[in-house]
Amino acid sequence: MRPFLFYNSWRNRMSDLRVRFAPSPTGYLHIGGARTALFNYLLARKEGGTFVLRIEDTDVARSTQESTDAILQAMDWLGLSYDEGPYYQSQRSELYQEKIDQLLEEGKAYRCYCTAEELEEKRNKAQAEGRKPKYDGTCRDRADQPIDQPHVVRFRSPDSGETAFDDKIKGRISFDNDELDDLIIRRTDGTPTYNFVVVIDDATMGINLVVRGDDHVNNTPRQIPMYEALGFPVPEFAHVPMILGADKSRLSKRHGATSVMAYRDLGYLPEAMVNYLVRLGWSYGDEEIFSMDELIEKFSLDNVGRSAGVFNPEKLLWLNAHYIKNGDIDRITGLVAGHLAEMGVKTENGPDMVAVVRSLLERAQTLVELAEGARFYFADTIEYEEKAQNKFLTADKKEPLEAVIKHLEAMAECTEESVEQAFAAMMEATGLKFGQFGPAVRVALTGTTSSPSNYEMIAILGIEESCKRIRAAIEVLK
RNA sequence: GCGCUCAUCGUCUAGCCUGGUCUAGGACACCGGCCUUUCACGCCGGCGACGGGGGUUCGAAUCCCCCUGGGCGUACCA
Repeated sequence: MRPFLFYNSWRNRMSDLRVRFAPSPTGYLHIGGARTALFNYLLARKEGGTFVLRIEDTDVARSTQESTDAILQAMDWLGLSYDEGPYYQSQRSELYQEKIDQLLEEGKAYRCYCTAEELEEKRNKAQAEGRKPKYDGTCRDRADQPIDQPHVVRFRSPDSGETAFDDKIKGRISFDNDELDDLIIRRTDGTPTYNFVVVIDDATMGINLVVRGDDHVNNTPRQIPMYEALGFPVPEFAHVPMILGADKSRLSKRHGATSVMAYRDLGYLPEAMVNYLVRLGWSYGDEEIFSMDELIEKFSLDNVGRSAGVFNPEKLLWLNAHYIKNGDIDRITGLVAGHLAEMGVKTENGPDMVAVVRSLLERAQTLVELAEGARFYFADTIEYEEKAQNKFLTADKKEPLEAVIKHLEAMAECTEESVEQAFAAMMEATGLKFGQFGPAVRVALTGTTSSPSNYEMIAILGIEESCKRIRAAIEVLK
């Protein structure tokens, strides 16, 4: 008993792990961001830590409230709840200003009066001459630092030695400090820049493990000296590899939908997206299917790969089909009803929606396909596909179809079994083979040649509606 | 260009740290078969990879070096 209790208390212990997801609200939540958010979320939940959400809106020109809302909505859809936030950097400028002043006073930062144009020119020249395009330090040791002249504030980076850190995914990474630039931390307009605020925020929010995209490894050695200059403890880092498109270039719109919410509209289930995203870069032996609870239990940075991965829509689709087939039928039905409504299909006088969806489940990969496949159940009149009609609704089907009607109307109840029996009785009485009328019934009922089984459809549609459709088909035989 | 980094089937990956059990395992996709009232589902089978070259070693996918290729960064963007 005792070990068990110990286990439980260990499982539920609160940990001091504090992680964060810090998107910039300049667009929707994309696939890559979602995976980063997911990894952070899983780590926090697994360890009983805290997941902080912070909106990085220091770029006033590009940040919008709509983007923030879209990101929040996407996280909610994926089931990624956070414990603190969202914090907005735009509301913390006082703090940043204070810290910049502190660095200025301590001589760890300085004012730089070079104009953007001058810098651009120097950069181009250096590059053209094969030198490093880094800031040349013109204002680094300037004696007078007039406050009333337009200027930026630069952080004085160490110019010798090396900066290294042990990445939790990639291992030890080190940089020579002479590669580091004196980063601008405050623009001419007085606003602080990303590399500075991210340090202030992560430090003051107590973040002790930074899990972020691979594209930030180069920022890390520039940020570490700032933590040190400010007297903050340096957090641990884990850089998650990028997600690439099929051509191995960075994933972008031309590779298809990159917005998480676009997949919802396309008929994907959030659990499929979560499952797909987590397996892109992380693995757990040969297992492929993971519920969120299993992920919280099993996820670990130890099993995250170091190399970039290609986004594979086909596998996502497969997972989606899996979750459609195995999901809660009432929930799936509700979701399909939503898509049907969006498509303008009136369902109130139609057959039982749950039965309809159940009949379609295993032949659909998305909710949208499910809704499209369900359409015929609710149609007032069936529109026949030309090829189907020409092939199966031929004049010789008149008697067989009439015989089907006769036997269906003789049924006492309308279940799959009774319909099957009615068909059997009809074949017995007429000597017809299924192939001589089955496909015609299918076309009469649906207008197409691919659908759930006739028995099932008739059971769902009911005797009256089924016979009505078959009669309508008899009218157009030729 | 420079810096950082990565490298197993077409794709996601297991294996690599602690060399032999790897004639390299799983999954998606693809191909074939079975099942079958169509379409699917499902089941069975197949195709398919250690980027190249040097080492180290009795033995290397596994360790070391070089090359090549990819990704990221190199902003008064984040």
